[in-house]
Order: sequence, then C-alpha cells, then structure tokens
Amino acid sequence: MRPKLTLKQIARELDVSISTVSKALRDSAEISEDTKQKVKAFAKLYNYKPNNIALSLKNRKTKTIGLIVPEIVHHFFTTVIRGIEEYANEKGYHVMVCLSNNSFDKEVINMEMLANGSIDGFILSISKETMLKEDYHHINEVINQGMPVVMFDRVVDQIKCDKVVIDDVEGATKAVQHLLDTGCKKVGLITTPDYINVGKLRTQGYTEALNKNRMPIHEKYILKIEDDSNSEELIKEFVKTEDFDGIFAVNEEYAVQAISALRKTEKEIPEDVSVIGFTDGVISKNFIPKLTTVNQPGTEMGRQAAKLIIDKLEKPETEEEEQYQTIEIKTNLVKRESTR
Amino acid sequence: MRPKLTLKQIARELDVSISTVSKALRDSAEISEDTKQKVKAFAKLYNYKPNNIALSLKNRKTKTIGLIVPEIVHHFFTTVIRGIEEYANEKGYHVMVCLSNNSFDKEVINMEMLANGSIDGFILSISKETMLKEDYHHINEVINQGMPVVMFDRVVDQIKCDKVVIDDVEGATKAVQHLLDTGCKKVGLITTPDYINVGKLRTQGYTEALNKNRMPIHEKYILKIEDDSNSEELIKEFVKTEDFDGIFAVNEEYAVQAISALRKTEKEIPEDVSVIGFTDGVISKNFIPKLTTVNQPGTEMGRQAAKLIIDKLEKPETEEEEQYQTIEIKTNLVKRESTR
DNA sequence: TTGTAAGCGTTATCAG
DNA sequence: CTGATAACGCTTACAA
Repeated sequence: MRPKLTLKQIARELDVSISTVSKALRDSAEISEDTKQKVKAFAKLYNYKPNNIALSLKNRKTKTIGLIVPEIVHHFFTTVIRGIEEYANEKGYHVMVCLSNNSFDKEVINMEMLANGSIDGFILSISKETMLKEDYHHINEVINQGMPVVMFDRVVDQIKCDKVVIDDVEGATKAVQHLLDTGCKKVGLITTPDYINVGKLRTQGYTEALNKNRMPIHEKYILKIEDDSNSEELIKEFVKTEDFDGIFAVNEEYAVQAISALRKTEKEIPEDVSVIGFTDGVISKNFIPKLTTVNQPGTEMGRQAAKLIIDKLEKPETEEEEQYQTIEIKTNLVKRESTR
Repeated sequence: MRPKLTLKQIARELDVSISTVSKALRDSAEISEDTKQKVKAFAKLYNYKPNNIALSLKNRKTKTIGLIVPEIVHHFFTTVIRGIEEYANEKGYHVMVCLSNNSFDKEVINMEMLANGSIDGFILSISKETMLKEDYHHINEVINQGMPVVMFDRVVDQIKCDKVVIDDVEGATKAVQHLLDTGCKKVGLITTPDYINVGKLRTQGYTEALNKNRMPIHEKYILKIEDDSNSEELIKEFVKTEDFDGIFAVNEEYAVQAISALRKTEKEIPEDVSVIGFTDGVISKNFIPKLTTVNQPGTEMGRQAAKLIIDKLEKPETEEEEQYQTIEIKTNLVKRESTR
C-alpha cells in the first residue's frame, strides 16, 4: 500500500522546488527542457495525478454536478440520469446523485449538504411533497447564492431558472387523437391529481384533443389516482362504470392495469378497447400486447439538462444577462399492439 | 446574488481573528461565552456553512463514495443504488455515480477520475467487458493505494476485497425445485454465457436441482444467450425444439419472452408450462400472468455494501488485519401466477 | 531557469 | 481567552 504521490514528494525526490514541478508538469515555457523531461518521467513512472480536492479548492470549482431526483427506481428517471451522466462525463464533470424519495425534508437536506461547496450546480426534479407544499425557498436560496440550477420534468413557474420539459400537452393530444382517428368514440383518462404538473398537462392534452374533435368531456370519464398503492382497485372499478372503447393512461402502470382490468370484463385489447400509455419503458415493450405509448426521450432530456448547466458554468461570469430558457423535448407516438 | 460566507469574512465583520471564529463555532472551551454568542448569532443570521472542499482537503477525506455500475437503466441496479444512497446518507456520506456502460475503457477512466482524491472508497459492479477480458489491474491498483473497495453482484475471485452477492445458486435451485415440485418433468433453462458469473451460478443452481432430483441434464434443454438484441428469436426457436413443461429464465425479460413465445405455440401459462424468472422487477409484477420469480433484494444489497465501505473508512487505521468478507444476501421465491 | 510566497477555506498547535 | 502560524495540495505572480 503506497499512498498518493504529491507535488511536494516529487519535489523532494528530485531536489527541486514544488513550483518547478508544478510548472514542469503543466509544460510551462519557464522551465528548461531538461528539467521538464526529468520531472515528467518521474511523474509518469510513479503515476502522479493531481489531487482533485486541492484543485477544487484552488479553482473554486469542483467540476461536479449535483443531481436530485425524487425516485430512482423508475425507468424514466433512470434514462434521464443516464443522459446527464453521459454528457457530464464527456465534458469532464462528475455527477453526485441524491434521492429525495419524494420527501420535502430530504430534498432540503440534500440541497443544503451539496450546496456547501461540493458541487458547482444543480439539476433537479422536485418531489411530490414539495409540489404540494409549494415551498421552494431552498431552491431559490441556492439560486440567489449564484449557483446555477436546471429543473427537469417536474418544474414550477415560481422558480426562475433553466428548465427542460417534454411536450406533455402535445404528447397527450397526439395519443388521444390517435385513439379518435382509429375509431374510438368514448375515451377514458387515467391520470394523477393536478398538483403533479405532468399529470395536469397530460390531462389538459386529453381535454384539448376532445375539444378539437367536438367530443363531449365528462368528469366521469376521468379517473384521478391519489395513491398508487390502490390504483389496481380504482382502475378495476373505473373501467366497469362506462363502456369505454379507448383508454389513455398517463403512465405505463396505469395502462397495464387498465388492460388487466378490461380483460377481466371479457374485453379484448385492442379489438374492443384501445389503450395508450405514456413513457415507453420496459413494461410497455414486454407486455402482451406490446403497448402503444407516448415515448419520453429521457436520455435526451438528461443530456440537454446537463448541457444547460455546463454551458452556464463555463460561460465567462461577465455576461450578466439573466436569461432563462425552457427547452421542450418532443415526444412521439410509438404505435404497437394495444391500439387498432 | 450573495456568494458564500467564509470564516474570514465573519472574522472581518466581527473584528476578531479567523481562529476565534472557527473555535467559537465549534463551541471550543477556549472561547468566552460572550464571543461565542456573538459569533454564532452572526453565523446563523447569515447562514454560514463550512466549505466542504476545504474540509475535505484538511481532513484528507471527502465523505463521498464512488459508485460504478455497468448500467443504470436496469431495475436491479437501481434498487441497489437506492440502498447505497440511503445508507450512505444516513451516515453523512455522498455518492458519486458513474456508469461504465459495460465498457472496460469507461470503467478504467471512471476509476482513475475518481481515485484522484474525489472519493474515499469505491463500490462497484464490474462491466461485462471487464469480465471477458479478465483484466482487473485498475481495480487492484486502487486497492493497493489503500482505498477500500467493495464489489457487489458481479464479483470475481481475482480481486481481494469485500463483496456482497446474492445466493444465486441457491435461488436458482429453489426456483427449479419449485417447478419440479409442482409436477414439471422437462425443465428448460434460458441463461447467459458463463463469463457472466451470475448467469453461471444460476445455471449451476439449475443443474444441482436436477441432479438432486435424479433428473437427466441435456445440453439441448439449455439456451445461452450471447446477445440480448436477438433474444426474442432465439427464445422463439428454443421453446419449439422441445416439449417443455417448465422454464427457468435468469432474468425477467427472458421469462416474459418465453411466455410470449409459448403462447404463440398455443401453450397456456401456467396450465401447460410453468415459467419462473429471476429478479422481481416491474415487469414481473405487471405482466399477465404475474410472474413467479426469485427476488433479488437489491436495496438490502446496497445497504450492506455501503455499510462495508463506511465501516472500513471509519475504522481506526491501526487495525491492519486485512480480512475481507463476502456477505451473501438471501433470495426467496415469490410465487405468483406463472407457475402452478 | 528556478524558487519564494500568497492564497483557496478550514482546523490545530502553540504563544501571548 | 485570543490570535498568529502552519498545514492540507495545488497554482501563480513575482523575485532572484
């Protein structure tokens, strides 16, 4: 076991000063070829690598991005993380991942822990609880300290920062339009409560599509699920109440549960009822029938979020025009076997 | 925008020395109550938080763990990450996540990037390519530098370090035994090549179960899939070759693809063929029929891995008995609808 | 061409 | 009780 080599040790071994070593390694013109060769050879031989922490302290930048996600055991977030990690790595950045577990308190604690110099900027998708409370002081505080923040997927207007979202409304509209185009007359919606903004937007897309086609909108065609743990029963009840020939669900799980419930009422998919989900994850691809879905390009979203942050971090400080942008990632409909 | 407060600034404001401020904040007995009150009040008012990077440099420890996983868009790894993050956070540690994307080179680069002082220890599951190459120099190098390493799931004997694995052999045996107990006479296995050690171990479990029950083992009952991208066709062919009444698959995807293929040959699940998968993920839970599986307690695995690392990091250096342990996490069979 | 010294933000030691 | 100083590992004016 040999501990890490430092400039000081090299200097001592080679009987030169620390700064000479430093300069030699950085190929400074100040240093003679001879010395450079000697130092470089030694450094290479003993595999010298500058200490990141020392560099961070000196440069006042850590080259790491803090990422806070509500939940990691979730296909969509996972693809976003991959995108972020991928882009960040290409640019020489690390990613520190924290999970809020959809808890407001954990989100606050995580942000405080990271904001103390550990990272240069945040990428985050806020927790359910935070959206409910509408308390964003922790995020605004960080922004006020001058730390760049990028929000993705679950964003809120009350926070001024760069954002990356998908076109939830449009995606939902496309889905419902497809159902109508293929002959559905009575389309049900399975969604989340409105405080989850993506649920709200997708609901809006559903409504818009129906409006555009001059179809009536009934409250009873819409199921809003508060608590995922009893979604199965709720959905089972819901599909019995009306004679739907189309269902649009705002996530994979609801879509699959709807199919399962419909099957129990002797309906065939897609012959009797067409079903479309949102998020093109492993379930959609592996289910029988394979699900028609609106895909969410999570990896692309992650890459864009990482790009926004890193661009801001590397832009010379002088440009003080605080212009925030919101990037909208396009979804598209993946037609498979659960629709006609 | 107000940048972060430092000790120096507090000292200047309050007209005392930096060290007085430092001591006051840490409640040192050396400082008068008066001064302490004054300093603390000021610090609180302006929300002073010590700079992590400076602390890291001083203490020569970062309180962060480096995590390298082959793939993040994968339910099992995701649960492990959750476990690691959870435990690490409880202990005041951060987690830096890197993806190797199953590439040897990326694994090496990531390790080098992190080993330069950014982290105190590694948790890792090695990439496919690394297992194929059997080149572990990068990992051994880090270990030789005195940095603790914990491997999980995909582990190899050639590396001396703490490990966390699941009882793959036993889990597989239990699965196959269940098939036999419920009347299966001809059990097929869908697995990975032997260089993926978990695949190998599960294959071994299959073999052991058959042996114990004095059933013959035929090569043709076993399908080893090299390349996941054409697994569907291979499985389709495979289930046609023999008249299986039971299938054991080493992951969810293969299990589901087997069911799909069997259905096309007019077989009913589980009436004609029972199917068991490995890894109890979202697919198993949502499929119709719901899959009987061997569950892998990923979160528990992650917690144990994090515990191993942190225990080692916080143990006083003196104890130089290099004893490595391997923790085996127990799986259990989740019986659902795809078996009789 | 090389070396000295200051500084990044902390803490610890020691002197006043 | 308070403060100067050194140190963690590195970079960079500035001096020699």
